[in-house]
Amino acid sequence: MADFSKPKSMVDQIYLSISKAITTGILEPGCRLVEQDLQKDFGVSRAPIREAIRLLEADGLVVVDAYTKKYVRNLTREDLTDNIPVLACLESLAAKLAAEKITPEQIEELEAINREIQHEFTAGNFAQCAALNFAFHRTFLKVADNKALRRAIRSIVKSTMWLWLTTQYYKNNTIIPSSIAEHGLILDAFKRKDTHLVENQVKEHIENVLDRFLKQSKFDTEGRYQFKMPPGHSVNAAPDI
Amino acid sequence: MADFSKPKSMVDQIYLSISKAITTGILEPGCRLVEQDLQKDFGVSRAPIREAIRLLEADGLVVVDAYTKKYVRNLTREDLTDNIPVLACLESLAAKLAAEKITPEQIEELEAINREIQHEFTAGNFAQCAALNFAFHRTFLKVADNKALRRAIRSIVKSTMWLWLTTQYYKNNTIIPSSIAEHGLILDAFKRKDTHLVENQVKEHIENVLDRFLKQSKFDTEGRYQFKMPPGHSVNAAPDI
DNA sequence: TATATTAATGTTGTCGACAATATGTCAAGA
DNA sequence: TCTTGACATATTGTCGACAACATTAATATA
Repeated sequence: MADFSKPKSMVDQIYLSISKAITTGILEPGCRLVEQDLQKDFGVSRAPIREAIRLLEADGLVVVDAYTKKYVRNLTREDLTDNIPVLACLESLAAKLAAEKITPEQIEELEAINREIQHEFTAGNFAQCAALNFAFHRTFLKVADNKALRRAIRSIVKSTMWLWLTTQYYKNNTIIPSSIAEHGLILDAFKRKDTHLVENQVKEHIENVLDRFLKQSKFDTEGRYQFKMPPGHSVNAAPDI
Repeated sequence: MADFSKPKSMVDQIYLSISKAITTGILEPGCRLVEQDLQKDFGVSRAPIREAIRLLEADGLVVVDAYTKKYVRNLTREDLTDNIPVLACLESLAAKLAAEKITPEQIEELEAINREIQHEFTAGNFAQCAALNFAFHRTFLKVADNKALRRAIRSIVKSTMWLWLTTQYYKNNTIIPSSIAEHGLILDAFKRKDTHLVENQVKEHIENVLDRFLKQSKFDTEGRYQFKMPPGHSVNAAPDI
């Protein structure tokens, strides 16, 4: 059957566009979002722009100051440390649920992804590594097959992980090799069908990844993340909020 | 210092009103939300109404069909079963974090709430019991002091617990006494400073509460929850939300 | 009577305009 | 030079209107 999926609504398109611009670092944290400017960019009136911004606000990607001006949210160290145990807890639940029903084929799928990460890393293609990393976690989240869990995890990933994404991919660091090794441990536990071990390995993996990220990241005296624009992106000076 | 908190914006007020109407059962699941009607109810134009509905949509309280009509979401059995392990996982994380830093005064606060639940139950005031139940959990969530965790739990409670609330408070069932007893076990574990035990007691408590709820609830053949309007509420009216 | 066609209605998506408020500029006076 | 106030500008909040589309009712035709 052909795919007759509806064309996305204006609001959805705007939402996705801005969302992507933020999560890829094109729009810097602290950058203002002015409805009139966006209106021109998208060639529509302000109504759909405003609705899209409301959704971004609900996602935590956009914040509003006391005078109702809108800015791209800038994460603080506290935001990240708060999220560590929550994401670790949810991902390990996903792993536990997945472990109870994962098939050999699905384990092979995970292994293939992990090999691909290794491959892209040696090729120096770090952006691709980050993407595949997400794919790895999405895969066993899919096996877990729990909508509420997916929603909860996506919410956290969406509101915080983009930072990790925008910085990791232009730094040749040690995060990726460590991740690959830890994925290997997780896969071993899956193969042994040791649910408890899977749970713990995933929990530790998430904690490690975020801890490593925190250690190599710069925050200012107020705890705000010091954003560095990836090469190849224009910088539009942004007021600090 | 006086409280100069700004008056809430129109959108916030509308959002809160409709939100409350849904979570308390004044607006039934499956009920349509028509912008023109809401416009009249609130005496404003459609723009702020639409923005508020977008937020409700992001919360999962409102769904949109293929023809972009809006309805109050109706939960299915699957929604609830999916949410059980997630909420149990998050609440037990909250309990764990709280156990590490809770003070005797805060434990006393929790005990006071639990005694109050008992008191309201014997007085037959079940609605109040439900509210105090939420207060109990909110209290140690506050002690845990983790914004990300609060956000995640609130999201789940908001999108699903309203149902639990609306039904529990007009039924004289066994849920409340069991909850009170389990709260007692949790309090004992807090007093012993046994973090691990606290974690497990809370996890079991949440699982039990939701399981008991599922058992006494009616679902149609499609798995949709069979809504029953609490007494004292008119069915279609609603506007005073 | 059943079905196809057309008209009327209901509802959402989008637009442009105006009002309200905050911010920035600049000249006059101390 | 520094403050003060008036004015211009920037930005958001809200409104009413229209277009687009789906739904229902009414009508005509077999």
